Amino acid sequence: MQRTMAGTLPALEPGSPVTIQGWLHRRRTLASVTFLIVRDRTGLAQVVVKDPETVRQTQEYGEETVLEIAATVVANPAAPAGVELVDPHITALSDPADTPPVELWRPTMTAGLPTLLDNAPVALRHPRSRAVWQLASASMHGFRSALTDLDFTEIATPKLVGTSTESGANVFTVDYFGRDAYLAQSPQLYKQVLVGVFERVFEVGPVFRAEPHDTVRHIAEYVSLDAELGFIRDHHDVLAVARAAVGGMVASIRALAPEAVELLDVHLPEVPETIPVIHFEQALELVGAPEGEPDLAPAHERALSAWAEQEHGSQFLAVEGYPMRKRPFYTHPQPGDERWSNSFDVLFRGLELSTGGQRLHRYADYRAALAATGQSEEPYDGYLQAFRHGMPPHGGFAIGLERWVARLVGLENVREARLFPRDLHRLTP
RNA sequence: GGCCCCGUAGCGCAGUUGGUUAGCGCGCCGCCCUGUCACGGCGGAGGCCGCGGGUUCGAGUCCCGUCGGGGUCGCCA
Repeated sequence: MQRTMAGTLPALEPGSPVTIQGWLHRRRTLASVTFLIVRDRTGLAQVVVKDPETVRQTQEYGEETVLEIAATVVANPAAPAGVELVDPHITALSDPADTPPVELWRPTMTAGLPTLLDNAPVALRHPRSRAVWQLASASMHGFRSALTDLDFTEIATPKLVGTSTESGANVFTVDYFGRDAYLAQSPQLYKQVLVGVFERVFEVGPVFRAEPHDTVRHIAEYVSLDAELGFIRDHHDVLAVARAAVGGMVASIRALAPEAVELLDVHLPEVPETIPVIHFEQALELVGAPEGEPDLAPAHERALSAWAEQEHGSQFLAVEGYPMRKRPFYTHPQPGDERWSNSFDVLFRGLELSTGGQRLHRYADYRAALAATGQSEEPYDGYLQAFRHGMPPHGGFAIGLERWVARLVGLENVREARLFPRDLHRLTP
């Protein structure tokens, strides 16, 4: 048996015998005909049932029952895709399915987000939900291929770590053979160390944040698209790579997920050759924030994005030079004015998409930086070893995958851009 | 974590100043309908009104607590 995919039916010669397999998406029973809409990974197919015995058989199958249908393709202008399947022979591949908790067959589901998340194993089957993650999948692929093309090496760093990396932010503690270990908040320290090995590295992997930030932008576990490279002049070299990565992500979405783009009515951004850059100090001025502000508020980020769109015709804007006191200890200062840093945030459609910058690379600078922030060197032993033995000027960036997808699709809540989000209150399913 | 709003049927919601049998739409079940495509028509089942206290003759409705949800701010990707 050769399985035919629903999405390929319109291209087939009328009269062709086919066998499709998929889920019963919707059943419409009329007086003399029953329509079965069958869903597989490529789309929907309409099956026309007229034989009374077969109609009776279909009464047994609730929506989401998995079926195999051998039938004949016919062209019919009245059919949704211009083609439909007739004279079906139907076999159930699953038991008759229970009624789904949400109405999957609707063009858009009417259930609220908590309901969708509570019922994720089934709710994710909806073509729109599925499409959102297909954008994420294509994005990860694009990130990997863009950086691989630039001669980066993909790495896999520990997610169970012995010391809580950067900042004192809350971390998840786990029992590790009787002692405390932590879930990695970032591959930051490892990816730097590995610049000493491979020069150019990237990682696609989960990071964990126990910060009790209960907002539409925060989840406790997300995919971080990380990159780090050596032999840079300053953070602008890093930004150029970030630009290439985002460009690759958009290109992969175009190539791999055009159906998802169309279904979700996604307007893919033009990634400019060079992302416009504004200094933090000017950014504050532009949005009318007080001079001493340590950071940009979400409202400021939205205003800056709008400004970049208008001024530079770009949906991307890099803000460079964030105050040193707000940045982690490994941040490289701005030469000539140490109040500011050689770091940047990339804003995309009003939201912080990526953070990056140049790092310190001299051992003496690290000792001074740790001392200045009152931290002991001991937990950073392995990390500091790399710097004692020679590290090039380097820097890197990270992109939050789910935030990227959420901005692309226009989702209000990042949770919608993750398959099984984890947050303050949600650990299942 | 602070502040604001909300928990009523599988899903989305209504429920006046507290008043006795808690409604609507969709879904589900049954019957009907000569091709639907968010099909249509008629009928039916389905509720500890989030949970625990309190006020009251009487609470879905008012008060307190608690759990959960949404928004927003701090913070962050």
